[in-house]
Amino acid sequence: MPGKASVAEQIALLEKGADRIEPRSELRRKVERSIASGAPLRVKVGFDPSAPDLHLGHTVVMRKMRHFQQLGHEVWFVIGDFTGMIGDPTGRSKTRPQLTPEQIRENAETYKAQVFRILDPDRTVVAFNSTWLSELGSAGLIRLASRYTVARMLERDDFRRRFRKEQAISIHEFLYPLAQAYDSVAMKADFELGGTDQLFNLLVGRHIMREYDLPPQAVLTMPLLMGLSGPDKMSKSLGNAVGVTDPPDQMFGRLMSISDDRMIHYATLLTDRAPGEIEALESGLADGSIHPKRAKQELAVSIVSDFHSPTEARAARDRFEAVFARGGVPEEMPTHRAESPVRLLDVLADSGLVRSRAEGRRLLRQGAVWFAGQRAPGDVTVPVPAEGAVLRAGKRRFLRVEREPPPP
RNA sequence: GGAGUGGUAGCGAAGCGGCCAAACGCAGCAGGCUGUAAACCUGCCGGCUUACGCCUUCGGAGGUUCGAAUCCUCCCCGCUCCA
Repeated sequence: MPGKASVAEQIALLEKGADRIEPRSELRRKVERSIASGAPLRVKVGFDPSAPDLHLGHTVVMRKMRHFQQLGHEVWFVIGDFTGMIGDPTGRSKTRPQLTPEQIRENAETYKAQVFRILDPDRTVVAFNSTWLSELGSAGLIRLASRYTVARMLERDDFRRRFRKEQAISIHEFLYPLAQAYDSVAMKADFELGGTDQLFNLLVGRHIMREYDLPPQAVLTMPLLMGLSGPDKMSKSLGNAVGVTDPPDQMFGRLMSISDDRMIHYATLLTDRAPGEIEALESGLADGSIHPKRAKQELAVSIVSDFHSPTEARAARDRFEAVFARGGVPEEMPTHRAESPVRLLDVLADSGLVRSRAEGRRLLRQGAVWFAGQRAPGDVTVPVPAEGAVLRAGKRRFLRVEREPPPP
């Protein structure tokens, strides 16, 4: 049952932050019809079960899903277990390993645990697309494939680029958008959401639904979230991501490392601040009336609060200030035992603080290692105080070294 | 099936018998400057070694050579054209 929000209110919330809505006119039409009939809109979002660790980039679309939920609509969280079994070789040379049903079930559970930090479980339908796609059979698949052309497939940007660059494109990759489109057919979706990079796939859904004599879904894309640094989107494999299950301290620290310029982007996509508030922040930063660090801390507290509690978020901020702004050390860090005169290189390597002894040497040579408050002049052997001491490598690697009692 | 062309470090991309652990760019790490910012400057960026140096890398397996990422043979894979 849709909420009591008016058409205008609904549209305002739904289009906030959206990159594209295609076609725009259908957003209004669908919302009006939903209010008139009392039937909630059925909103679909698909997720790939092969990488179960969600990061903030995924939450951008999830926040939009929640907006739909807040208005009383019905969100379908479609786990692509069937498409996942085919394996998606987007990377080029490496085909993704096929997932076993057990792995998929596990990943699905992991998903749910993470997803419901944002979504309302009572208004979310979790579905597996193997339910209808394995029913389809080869004949059905061929029928489905006959509804689309190679030329139109090659309109997709990454296909076209790879085709031009003479890189491999496997036939089954063409099946991907088609299978995803069939999801929309099977569940009679009114709306499909996704990141900007999904626009093509979502539009294939529209086309295929018409082919199956269904009213085509409208599509809504959200901008891709930029990573913590660099020009790329947030991605686990690029190491510029914040995981939704990251502990508060880590989440806070990583969020503070974004550049000032990127703050607006994050505030827009990762908070529910109204457009006016965002503009105020932007102009405040521009004319210097808002201190960028303070603004960034507020933003980080707000984001961390969504995944943990406001209390934990504020505690993370305070610890961050203590450690980095005031040069202290973290309250908690891994511990390593060592016999008293100890070679720093050995501690670095044995404790796993560095990946290899060569890296340890490099850090020592560059003056990046501190022991017991003293900068190490190089690869030296030092006594371990009876009460232990803190070893620091670089800015954020800390280790408590405790003295190992000498062997009897 | 035939004829070409290509497979180089996390990615992109040079090298095409010794000076190659392999240019350059990006990403990463560190130092400086700071607000743990960003930008910028500097250094590092396969492994082992205090160090001279040693060991393993250029799709895979063999071979030629004093010496191979570079030449030869076979195999695997991408791409192009022909069929």
